[in-house]
Amino acid sequence: MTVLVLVDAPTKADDRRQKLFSSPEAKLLLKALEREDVPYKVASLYPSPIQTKKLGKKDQAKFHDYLPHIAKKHKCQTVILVGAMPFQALTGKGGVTKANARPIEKDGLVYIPCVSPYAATHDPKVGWQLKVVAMRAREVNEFGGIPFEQDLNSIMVKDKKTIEQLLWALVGELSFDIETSCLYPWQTHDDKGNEAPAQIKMIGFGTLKEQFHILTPNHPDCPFTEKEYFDLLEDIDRAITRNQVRLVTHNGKFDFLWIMAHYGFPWYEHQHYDTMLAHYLLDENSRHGLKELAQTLCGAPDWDVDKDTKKGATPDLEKFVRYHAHDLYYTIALKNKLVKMMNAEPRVKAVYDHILLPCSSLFTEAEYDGVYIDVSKFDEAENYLRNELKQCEDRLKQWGSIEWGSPKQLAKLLFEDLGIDPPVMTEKGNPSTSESALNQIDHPCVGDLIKYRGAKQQLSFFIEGWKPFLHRRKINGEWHYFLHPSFKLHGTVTGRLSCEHPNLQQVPRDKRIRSLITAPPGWTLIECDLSQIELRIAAALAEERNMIEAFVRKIDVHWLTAIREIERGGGLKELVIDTAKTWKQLKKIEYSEAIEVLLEMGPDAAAEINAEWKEYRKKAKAINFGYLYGMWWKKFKLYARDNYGVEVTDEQAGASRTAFFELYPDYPEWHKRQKRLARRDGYIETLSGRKRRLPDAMSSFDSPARGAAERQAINSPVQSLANEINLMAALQLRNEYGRDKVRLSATVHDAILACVKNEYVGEVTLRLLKIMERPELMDVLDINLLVPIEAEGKVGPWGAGVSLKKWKESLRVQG
DNA sequence: TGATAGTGCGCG
DNA sequence: AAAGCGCGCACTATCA
Repeated sequence: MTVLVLVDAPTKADDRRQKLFSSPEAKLLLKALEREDVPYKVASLYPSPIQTKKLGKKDQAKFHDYLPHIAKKHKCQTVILVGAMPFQALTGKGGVTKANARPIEKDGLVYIPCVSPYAATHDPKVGWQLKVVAMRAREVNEFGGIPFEQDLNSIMVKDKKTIEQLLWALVGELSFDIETSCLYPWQTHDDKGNEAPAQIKMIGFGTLKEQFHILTPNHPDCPFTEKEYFDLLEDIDRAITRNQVRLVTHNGKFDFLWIMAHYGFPWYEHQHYDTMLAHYLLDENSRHGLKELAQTLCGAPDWDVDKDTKKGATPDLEKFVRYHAHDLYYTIALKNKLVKMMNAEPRVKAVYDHILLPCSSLFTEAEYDGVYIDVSKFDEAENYLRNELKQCEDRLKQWGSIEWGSPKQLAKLLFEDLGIDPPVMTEKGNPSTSESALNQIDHPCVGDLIKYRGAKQQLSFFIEGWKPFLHRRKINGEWHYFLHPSFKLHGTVTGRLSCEHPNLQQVPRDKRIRSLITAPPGWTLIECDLSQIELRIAAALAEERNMIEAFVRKIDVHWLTAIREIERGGGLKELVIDTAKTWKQLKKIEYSEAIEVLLEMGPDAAAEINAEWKEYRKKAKAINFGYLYGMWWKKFKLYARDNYGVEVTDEQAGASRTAFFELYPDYPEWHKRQKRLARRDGYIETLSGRKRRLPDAMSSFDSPARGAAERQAINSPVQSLANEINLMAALQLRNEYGRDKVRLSATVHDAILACVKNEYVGEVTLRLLKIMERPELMDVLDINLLVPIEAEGKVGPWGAGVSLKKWKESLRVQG
């Protein structure tokens, strides 16, 4: 049957119909269809050019009704909607790029949205998108509708017989999947402020042979009363527990979290396999969606449907169930495939078995518990920031009345109206108004500007930004507030976790904001972090003798770098000698001797004598990380200028880099080794066995892309392992203490935040520090480091906690 | 008008 | 030819 290619309504100014037939780009879709052997006809959405590029509401409605008529006239059942306008006519919405090649069924016709081929002039990706459209058109045309899996055996659980059938089937290995009204289990309103409660619409279990669907009372077609439904859930829960059912999921943390939040069943304890996490370890560079993976790895059809159907919000129940059945079926099919793939990589499998899969359950629990927000301080902080913002605005008024948050308006005011020379340009050549640029401007407004921005950003990030996620819960008759950030275990290419809604890992160190996060009544928040873990790991991997020695001798390496850097230039004579003299209570001391004294006393003692030392250590920290991971001296120059207002000459900057590698002479060899391995294999391995695939490193010629891959080959094994040690410790903490004593709140790359029942704070903190210094899983994964690992603990609200010792003292004082 | 890309900044 | 790595979020500019 012929497929109809329906082109944009042409405009008077820009006759796309003309272009579709004339320009080579516009012919791309037609060529793709020819290559797929799809017979087609071309038609225009509207016979004569219209006045505007945008469709008004009236036009939209007209075209919408017109669509089936065109199809009928041309005797076509499949219609390719080319460009934004026909898509908008059908759906009433924009977003054709996202909908590209995803068929939509309506009035017995199948519409295939397609991006405008004309876009190929400036976007090479479009060529591929058009090809996918052509392939989809062929499939739809051959199938006579949207293709779906033929092998499915959907069973709707609705009566005594089907309930029996389901309960009998709950043995062995089953896929598990739910459909929900939204993504956040504690949502009450949507982003437009309309009431939109979080609801589970359907839950399901499946195998390759049969797929069971249970509509919840939130769905209009649910065959059960509330009571019947919850009785059924109890029966299912008993069967899962009694039969030790092994649940297979795709991103099961999502489903299990909802089940926990809405029903309270800890089904996450039965998680047996997760296809998303498995695929993440097998290919961290690509995407991990179930549909995409099933299509590429199992040859599945594209069974995606529109959002409303997915949410169970359309009357087309059959479509909803079929969608769910595909999810259940292909979760198992995909698992079978991934198991085979992973068996070929036993070390990767060990990371999956021992870290990633257990973390899925661990973080389901952590997200369920959430982090506790001190709401009284929340209001206090909000008032403070609003006041601060107003004061800055009042003071800024004298320089002009503009939107101070707009970089464009600000740039105009500063560099045109006030005639200041722009010190920094953005990449596009506009005068920059970034903080480092402002710092270089000598004008009385900069202080207020920076303050204004800071307050405004904190307000919108942490006050306004958090509000939609605040979850209110009554405990002992009083309201308490929690955030439930979502941790993506597959969020980064290195194995770190990412965090969103909101992102807890970017909360500023500012006490006012950070200490909003604490523990609920009866519990205390603790934070334990791995001190200087990345440097320790880098030193161990590179077998860097000087850095290892520093760690063994418990010298702060940032401090070591700082002092050696100062010594090299023979600078800061007065400060060095003064500080050493005060510390040793001497009348006189030589410079070289004073340097050794400083090394010995450490940064904290030095800072007590002169606060300037803090800055020098901070600077050295940036140097350590920068040079370690391949920073070039030019960047160091910029860094010194922007952060310390120090103009360093090229020679000085170059010398600083040379000095770093003289201080730590074993790093260059390690850099070379990592590059060599990445180039030879196309990937590098972390000590745990995790792989970081870097195809760009295999390039035979030197290019920026290869350079980037090589630097990742140096950084990844370090960053990966640091995070893995942290996760291993978090897992062990969970294994050693029950939920009645300890609850994980969050991890922040090299730190663990947990709530501890008050009576156990001392014991648990000490134990956690011990665990972090040597998690048992390191032995299981056969990881040995040449450097000692050290951990540090703080007790109390986040960012405002005190050492365990001080905390115990304060308890004694209080009695 | 609304989705996408770029910038800037918070964190490790 | 260009040279720290890894994120998420708010805001603006840009394009169709």
